[in-house]
Amino acid sequence: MASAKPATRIQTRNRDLILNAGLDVFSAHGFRGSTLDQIASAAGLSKPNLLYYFKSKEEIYTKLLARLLDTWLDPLKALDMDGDPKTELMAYMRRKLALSRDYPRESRLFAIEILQGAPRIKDVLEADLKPLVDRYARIIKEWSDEGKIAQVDPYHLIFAIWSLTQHYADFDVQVRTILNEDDPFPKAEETLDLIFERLLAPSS
Amino acid sequence: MASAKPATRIQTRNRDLILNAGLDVFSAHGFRGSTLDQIASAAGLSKPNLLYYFKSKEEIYTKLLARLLDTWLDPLKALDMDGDPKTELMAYMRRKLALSRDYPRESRLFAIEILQGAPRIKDVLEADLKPLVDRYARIIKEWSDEGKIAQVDPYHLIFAIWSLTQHYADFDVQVRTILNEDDPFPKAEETLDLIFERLLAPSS
DNA sequence: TTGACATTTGACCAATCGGTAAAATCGACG
DNA sequence: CGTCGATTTTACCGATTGGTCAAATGTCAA
Repeated sequence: MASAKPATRIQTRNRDLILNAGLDVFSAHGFRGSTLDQIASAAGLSKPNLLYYFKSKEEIYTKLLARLLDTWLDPLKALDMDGDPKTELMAYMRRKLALSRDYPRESRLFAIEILQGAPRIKDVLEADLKPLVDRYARIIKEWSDEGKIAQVDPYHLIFAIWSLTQHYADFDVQVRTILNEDDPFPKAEETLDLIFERLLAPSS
Repeated sequence: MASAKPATRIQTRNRDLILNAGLDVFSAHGFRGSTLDQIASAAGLSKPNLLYYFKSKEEIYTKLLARLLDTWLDPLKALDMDGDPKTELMAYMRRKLALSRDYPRESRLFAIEILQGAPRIKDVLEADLKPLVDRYARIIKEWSDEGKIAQVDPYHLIFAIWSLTQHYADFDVQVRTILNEDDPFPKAEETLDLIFERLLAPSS
């Protein structure tokens, strides 16, 4: 429908600047807590100039959420149902932890959206996330039934991976206040390794 | 300094109404995302009437955070350093999970505040939470060194308990979207029991 | 250079927000 | 009943916000 206009170098550069600034601001203050002026200033542009590239504050936010969901679900899709169960799940956990370390803003933005009832992505969760999780939960259940890993509810196992890994991005301030370390992730990975090593081992 | 005025029945009733409404609204939309009109309407009072009992929006929010922190740290303080290590830690985990089930709004309010950089309670975390965690981390480390539980970093063990339990309150929408159950907590407790049973067992 | 189009800016607006002031109403007690 | 303080409401204010518009400026190809 929409005529595919070529997209200038300036266009792609500024759109990128805006989205990056928006990620900074939205992930720190939530949707309503952020202002267009903040985003504009963070992007080094004027407010009306922002609205030349995105027609509303909501459009920036929605665009960010959409981009984020892809990044977020990739590690799960990379789970190989033909690989060694424990190895695969440990690798998934480590990929999620790496995501928390490398994309903390995305993690926090997602967390804020969910915390506030996911008003803008509830249907996406229903339509995309749920079927995806269902599929992999079934695989994990098979592994569990076949005795290749411990008998654990596959859904709550996934929740455990999510919560333990995302905690280090979402509660970063708290973690760093309590620990006095620059980088809590090495010790975190060590601990999560231990947790899932022990959890996943099939009962004798 | 302040003369201790008796506090009317009406006063205590309305203050309670306001704080309860404030908890509803703030935990759903964060500080900046909430308006005095929303809170007033949720409390069944007029906006100027709200400000008759609390002199600002911030005062309501701060009061809620202060109340919440007490509730939140109680389970940790109830940890008995003379009890059986694994039993005590399992009991602490279950108390935290119960808190998530029974006080989800408090959990979410705390999560939102931390997510946004804890601008209003960073010093409280530093002054109150950190020493408290330090004390109990030392106890856990002793248990660990004496071989009474597994060798696991005490701080990250505590983080694991926090993240796994609070996840069910903070990400409630996501959990309920993926599961189709009314009450995810029974299965959650079962899974968390398994996780910590296996994690805490001393290595042979 | 010039013309056409893309980009940027400054001035502005209506709505919403937190908060105030003063008048009106309520309620307990002598 | 009447009164005095506690409570509630009505009307309002200044600041901030998301967004608009027209004019100004930049860019690039012919």
